[in-house]
Amino acid sequence: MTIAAPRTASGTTNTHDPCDDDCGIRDVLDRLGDRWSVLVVVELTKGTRRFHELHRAIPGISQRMLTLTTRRLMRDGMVQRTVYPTIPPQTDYRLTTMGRSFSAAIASLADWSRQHKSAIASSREQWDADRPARNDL
Amino acid sequence: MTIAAPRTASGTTNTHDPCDDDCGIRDVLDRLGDRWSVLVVVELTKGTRRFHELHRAIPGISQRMLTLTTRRLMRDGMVQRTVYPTIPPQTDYRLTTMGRSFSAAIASLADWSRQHKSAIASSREQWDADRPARNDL
DNA sequence: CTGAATCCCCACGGATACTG
DNA sequence: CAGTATCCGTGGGGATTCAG
Repeated sequence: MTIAAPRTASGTTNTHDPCDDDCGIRDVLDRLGDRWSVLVVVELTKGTRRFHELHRAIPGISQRMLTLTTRRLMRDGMVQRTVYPTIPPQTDYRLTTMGRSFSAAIASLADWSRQHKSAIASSREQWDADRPARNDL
Repeated sequence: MTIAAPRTASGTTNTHDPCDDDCGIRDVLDRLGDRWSVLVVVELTKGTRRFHELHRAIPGISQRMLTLTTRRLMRDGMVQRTVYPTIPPQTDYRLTTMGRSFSAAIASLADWSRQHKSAIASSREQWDADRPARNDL
């Protein structure tokens, strides 16, 4: 997502530091935000994967985005890359200790998601049925 | 984010259904993905809030995005809105039961985020220091 | 005070072609 | 195999204005 720092420096003088609420969460949210990071992490939870293995395991991801996603996860210290200078080349991706810790954190969220999937879906249906004409959100 | 369903129907016949991994998580990820949903939910965890209270509590959010975010959260059944037809008008936002459940789920993620904030930051510094010329990711 | 409507920028990300 | 480079469409979201 690449959230630029709050630009206007909050004109209304806030009594409590907003950083108490969101600061720090941003770092994680920026990873969850893009389309692929979580999927890559989940796939790597199953074990070490090569580039094309990740590519096959994650339907729809382009080579470009797989490269960008792994790079960003490496930068955040979630993923470790090992290159074997063979011919043809081989590179292994695996979760770091922090990466596994992160995957555990999102696993609970995934559980919640599965448990409430139908409830969310029905809530949306209800909403959409009640206002068919509106094209907001 | 509005993730379109996996388009190519996985040309390479995958042995295991990719939907086992991501399906269902998407619904939640689409909420976490945007810049503001989580912040709004976290703020509402503290209690019922009026529109301008949310606006002040969440630095940087525009009126437009606050409206869109609350609407989407309402559609997902996370937030309930109460309008008092006074003059000037007053509207209260509060979490539903599912909304509170959701906030509990992301609370653990927020904890993880705070605990690893410095580790992530230092990892990024390390990365950026090692390759100053690269402008990827 | 609580929005709705409009304009518009730009970052995310897909498609494609090229390289070691 | 494992990327890199380039072009380009789409939509998320900021700024601003109008309305009840």
